[in-house]
Parts: sequence; structure tokens; C-alpha cells
Amino acid sequence: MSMITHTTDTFLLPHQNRLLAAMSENDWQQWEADLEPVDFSLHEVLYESGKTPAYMYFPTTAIVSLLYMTKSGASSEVAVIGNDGVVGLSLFLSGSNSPNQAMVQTAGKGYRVRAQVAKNAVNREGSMLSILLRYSQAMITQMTQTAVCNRHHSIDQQLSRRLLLSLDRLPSNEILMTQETLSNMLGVRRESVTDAALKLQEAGVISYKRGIITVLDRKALESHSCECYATAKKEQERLQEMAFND
Amino acid sequence: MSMITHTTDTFLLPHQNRLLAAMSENDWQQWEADLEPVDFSLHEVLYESGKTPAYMYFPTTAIVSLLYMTKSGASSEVAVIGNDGVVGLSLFLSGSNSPNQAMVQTAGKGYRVRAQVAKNAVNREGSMLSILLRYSQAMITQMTQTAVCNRHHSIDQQLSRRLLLSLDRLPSNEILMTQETLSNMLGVRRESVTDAALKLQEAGVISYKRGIITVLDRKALESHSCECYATAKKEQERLQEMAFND
DNA sequence: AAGCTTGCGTGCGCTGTCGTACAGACAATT
DNA sequence: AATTGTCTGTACGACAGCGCACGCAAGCTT
Repeated sequence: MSMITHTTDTFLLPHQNRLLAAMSENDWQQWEADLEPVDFSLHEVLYESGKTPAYMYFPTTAIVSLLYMTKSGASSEVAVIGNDGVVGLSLFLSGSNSPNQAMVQTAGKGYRVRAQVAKNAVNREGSMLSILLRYSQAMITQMTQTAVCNRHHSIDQQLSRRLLLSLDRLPSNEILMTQETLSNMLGVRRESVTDAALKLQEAGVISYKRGIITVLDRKALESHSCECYATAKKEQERLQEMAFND
Repeated sequence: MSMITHTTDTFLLPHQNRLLAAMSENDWQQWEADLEPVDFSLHEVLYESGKTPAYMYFPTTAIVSLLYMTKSGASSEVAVIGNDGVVGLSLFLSGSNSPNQAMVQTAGKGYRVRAQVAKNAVNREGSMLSILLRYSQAMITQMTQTAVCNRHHSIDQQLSRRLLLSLDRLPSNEILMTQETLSNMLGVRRESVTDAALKLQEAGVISYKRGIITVLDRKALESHSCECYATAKKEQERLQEMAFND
């Protein structure tokens, strides 16, 4: 299934996911038994609006989009989740679903726990509660940033930002995404993505061919992006660092 | 200070704020001692980006905006909080601040608790933890809806939606806001608000004069709004009802 | 090798929103 | 009654992004 194949998971590798890695040793003992390794396949839908998800997912090499669909069929991505986060926060927050869709954008691996385990994270003694609370704030930050970015910044800037979000969650500088896919995430026309991508290519920032985008100059990509990228990243890092000062 | 003057608060009135009202009797006993009544004055800034807030606020008659400012000075509202919510969720989630600004948009009353009390909500036994968790999800829903709305819907629709958000948190059908203020919240030009407001006025949906907007036909306003209003409201009500099934 | 599917480039007219500038109307102050 | 500041209406050129239509080329299938 997965396009990225690793060694078999004889041992769980918590440090592949930052939230799991932030747990105390004691908590890890508890959680380990509940975690199942999973492969995420491209464009797989992890949960949909209206249905309570059965699992909470901790990606390691996979990357997941939270997408929102309008009645008229238009879509828009509101958050990106990789090995820095968890998919299915609503299970923890309310034990129910959330009006959006989680779709795999980069195939890869991760772990999952049953919904009930996620719900119980609130009551269990231990570090997971505060980890998930802090991550909720990181999530909120990412979403507000998306809202502002949608309002004020150009497609060129937003494309750059979006590429950086994937890049930060990938091991290499290759992003496997078609312009069509990007347009669905940004909520714009495919042609607009073509235009923006051409500009970046002509500037020597990226090169691409049929669904494979290679980032040639990361610094340049950052300067083509709007402030939203740096602001959100800085805030997320601040929250992550707090985990080590508990 | 406040433009709305009530009877003196000899007794706290928990049912004026829905989160406080959702607490169990036992918890209310605990919290009551920590709650101070406060007046919110128009355009007062409750907290700003970069500074850890000193209090968590529970509005009753007041309405507060969460605003995000870009480097270039443009602004955009990401959430509206009235007697259905709480301002300063980041204290609960991470004990720190959040990269946005909370500004009073409708003067009125409410309560506040010291930051430390908010932080301790996590550890206290009782109902407040799950209430705040659920509210965090309601907040996330509102913010994602704003992100999508900013991307796909017209200013006309967004203005209608924004008026409804205020209307839902007010006792009458009068909204005290200038078009300038509305433009800052929607993140658009003041002139664009004038245009949209004129259309609504000509359609007999609202009437207004110098900062006083009167909603004449609420149903019509809802049909001029995009789906975002109904979707977010439905979701918020669903989460609120869960509180009573604990 | 031919054909089909998928992904990318281009052109063109249209509309919504922006930026800027200015004018009129109401409200508060003196 | 006059003045000043605030709020709202109007106008106009510029332009980003849209919707649509079409062409082309790379890769896969048979």
C-alpha cells in the first residue's frame, strides 16, 4: 500500500511521531500496548464529516490533510498533519466527530489507537493529557493562520507556504503532488496553481514534472511565502518546547 | 464603563454564561469563589499576541472578537465569543498565550478568573475539564468555517453571516457597529461593507444609521448568508447538548 | 506502435474586490 | 449657530482570480 517502505515494525518507534515521543516513559508503557502500526495509502479517507471516527492516528512518515467541503463542491484545506501531530483530535476533545474530512496526501506509515483509548486520554493519569491540550492549541494556531492567509495573501504566497508545510514533514526535498491536488487543498483553480508553480520554477525555486515537485531552494521558497508559514511554525515550536519543561 | 447596565451583582448569575451554566452544582461551589464580575468596555483589548493573559473571561452580555493582525496591518476576525463561550482558552490549553488579539466588540458584562485558576481547570476534579474540551472543539469548528468562508464566499454572504453571529449573542435586534468596524473584522475595505450593507438595506433585510444596525428580517438575513452560519451553529448546538448527557 | 489517460500550459472574457479619492450627512461640542 | 469629527455613499481605474475551452506531451496499457 504505502509508497514508502521501511523496515518491518518489530519494535514500535515512538520517536517517529513527536507527540508519542513527548510522552514520559511510564505513559509510553501504557500506550504501547494500544498502538497498532498502520500503512496510509494515498488519498485514503481516515474520517468524514458526520461519522464518528473509529481511530485516532499518529502519522510518522505519512502526511494527512484536514479538508473542508462546501455544499457547492468546493474544498479547502484547514490543517496539515504529519509526524508532528495527531489525526482525530475531536475524539479527545468531545468523543465525537468534526465537520471535516481527513485525507492522506502523502502515503506512509503511522500508528493508530481505538477511539475509546483516545477518549480515555482525558482520564488517564499521565502526560498525554497535557500533550494533547497543547497540540490542540497548535491546531488552532494553524487554522487561524489558514483563515487569515485565505483572506489576505496571493495564490503565489499560499502555494509556497503549502509546499513548505509538506516539506517540513518529509525526509527529502521531493513532494509527490499534482497541481490538481494542490488546487483542491488551496481551494483555487488548477490553472492558478499552474501559473504560480511556473513562476516558482522560472525563479529556480522548484522544478517539477508530472506530480513530482522538487524543491531546489528552500530559502527562496520561504521568501516567496507569506509570513503565515514562519509565524505558525514558530508558534508550534514554542508549544513543543513547553513539553520538555513539564 | 459598560453601555449596558444591569442590577448590581450581589449574586453571581451563572446561567448568563452557558459554559458556567453547564457546570455541575458541586463544581459551581468551587468556581464561584474565583469568579469576579467585570465590565467590558467597547474596543477594550483583553489580551494581545505575545503577552500571556492574566485572566480567562466568561462574557455574559458582552461580545468579544478574536482578531488576527498581519504584518502589513491588515486584520481578520477568526472567532466571535459571547455568552456561549470563554475568552483565553490558550490558558487552559497550554497555560500561555496565542498569536491573536481579543477585543471587545459589544460592551457588556461578564466574569473573569485568574490565569492560575484556568490552568488548574485541567487538574481539578469535575465537569469543567470536559466543558472546556468540548468548547475547544466548537472553537476549532468556528475557525475552520471562517477559513473556508474567507476562501469561497462573497462579501455579501460574509457580512450576513457576521451579523447573525452578533445577533445570536445579543438580546435585541440592534447591533452597534460601524461599517468601519465590520470591515476590520471581515478583513475587507470599508467601501465593500457599504456596498453589501446597501444591498441588504434595499432588500429590506436590515436598516441602519451611523453605527446602529437593526435587523428587520432575520430569516432573510439567514438566506443571504452562506451555509457557514448554519453549519457552525448546528455543530455548536450539538456539542452543547452533549454537555447535558454527561 | 498505437491508443488512452493523466498532468500541464495557454488564451480570453468576466466579475468581484481593491486602492484611492472625494463628497454629503449626521452628531457632538462649543 | 458654527465648527469639527465621524459615518456613509459614490466613482473609477486596476487587477487577481475565475470559468471555460483547447492543445500538447508524458507515461501507461494493450
